Amino acid sequence: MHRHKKITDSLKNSPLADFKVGVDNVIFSVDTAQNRLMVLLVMRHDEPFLDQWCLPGTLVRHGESLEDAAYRILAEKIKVENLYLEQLYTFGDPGRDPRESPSSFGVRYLSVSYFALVRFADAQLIANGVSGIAWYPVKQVPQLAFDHNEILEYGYRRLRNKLEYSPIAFEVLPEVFTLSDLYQLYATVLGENFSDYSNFRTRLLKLGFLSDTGLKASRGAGRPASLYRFDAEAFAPLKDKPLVFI
Amino acid sequence: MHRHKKITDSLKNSPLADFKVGVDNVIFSVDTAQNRLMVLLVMRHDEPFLDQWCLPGTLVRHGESLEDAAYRILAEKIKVENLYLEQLYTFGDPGRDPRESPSSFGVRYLSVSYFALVRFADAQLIANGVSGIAWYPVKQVPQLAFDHNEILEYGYRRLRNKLEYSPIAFEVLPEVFTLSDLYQLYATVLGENFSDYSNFRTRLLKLGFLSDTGLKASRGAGRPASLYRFDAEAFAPLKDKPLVFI
DNA sequence: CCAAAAGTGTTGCACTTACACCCATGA
DNA sequence: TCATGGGTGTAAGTGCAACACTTTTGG
Repeated sequence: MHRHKKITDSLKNSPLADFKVGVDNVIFSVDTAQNRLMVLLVMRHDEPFLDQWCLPGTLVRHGESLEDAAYRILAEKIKVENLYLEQLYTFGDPGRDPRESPSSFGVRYLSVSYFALVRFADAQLIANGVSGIAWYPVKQVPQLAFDHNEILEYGYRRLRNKLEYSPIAFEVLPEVFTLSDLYQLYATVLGENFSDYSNFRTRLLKLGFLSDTGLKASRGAGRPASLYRFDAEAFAPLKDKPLVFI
Repeated sequence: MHRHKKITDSLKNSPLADFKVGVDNVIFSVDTAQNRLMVLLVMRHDEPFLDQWCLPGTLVRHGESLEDAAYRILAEKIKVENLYLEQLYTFGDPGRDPRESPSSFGVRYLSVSYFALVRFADAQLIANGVSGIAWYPVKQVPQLAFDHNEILEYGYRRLRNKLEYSPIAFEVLPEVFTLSDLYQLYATVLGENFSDYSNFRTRLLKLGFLSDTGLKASRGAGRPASLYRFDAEAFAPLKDKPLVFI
């Protein structure tokens, strides 16, 4: 409290800040083939940070809600059917954008960040001409423009939490999936040692919202796996209850 | 935060929104005497919503960070030593503030909300002249201005989660406290049936970050209670680990 | 037949729950 | 000595980790 007192006094009669509000998306996807967690990056074509990678973002338009803006970015960059999206955090410290020239009454750049998880298989990147756009393995993300590395880190933390406590995995898996598919998804995001496969299995099945379709998936060698479907109705009563998948 | 050339060009008719950014605080406190969870409300003295209660808020000033603005509101309304504060959510849908006149190129009013928990005993309300300001029991909050009931509801949910998984209770308890004090705090926020007192006791003590000061608190009849202190060092290794107090 | 992938079972340990009971104080 | 609030103990049940084992497929 006390370190803020000084700031307060010096700002007593300072003018209100003028804002430009942008939305930046941390879009994750799981490359199930290679078991890697990916994040969508785009290349900048303007100053500042010309030719550096950054998170896909946009400025909010007149009459557009923040969430709509987030969906618009997504739709401009990828074509995807299944996704999960939620607001992440708002970054708005003065000086986070170099365009805020300190000399003038420069505008402030506020970033309301959103976090999304999309299905990798049917996410089509929209590469229109010059615009660089790519999935990057989260483990190998380069230096990003602005404070976007920080935003990404924040989103990564949120993703891991969400996965542990919410059924967002099912928004991004195919309609029917095997328990290994589900396990691989969790293992990829949370790290290899999050749980024994056998125990993960029994726990998930005991929860009772995975219904066996009776179908089998035969993929090369080995015993064919049962295909399950997420049963939203059976899950409903568990909503808000603390669920643990880990 | 950046503009993609193609999009910008193709949408000349959709102007960017112009923003005023405000910070609204959901400030909670626990009235330990009456076992009630309280929230701080202030009376509006301007249109719109003249003479209605609302959350304390302010517009962000030039050069001021969002968090600083949140601290400034707090400091203007109450004098308090111990508190916990974190960003809550950003509300920015068009139409959430009636001052956005639809006819003109009205500015948008964005609210970055913060959530705080302060120590009730030493929170001095600053009532300067006309300004209505009061603690309201969360269970009896009236109709608030703007979408502030929604923000409050959101903050209430966050408070309950935080309490279950983070040691924020200790930011708001006295330096030394009894286990009943702690239990009462939890019971007040989370509801009476969150845990048996005896089991709560043993769980908390087993976690190992409450150190017995050896002192006793004698409060009227009954056996005097041991006074404990939160041991931040002993807690450090548990940081990030999923803790359950409930 | 074997290797590979899916699926089942088992066992020990730790923790949770729901209580009953004991302890120290003021009146 | 009783009421009051603080504190301890315990037995049944539940959940989880670790690991061994069985089943079903392709080659």
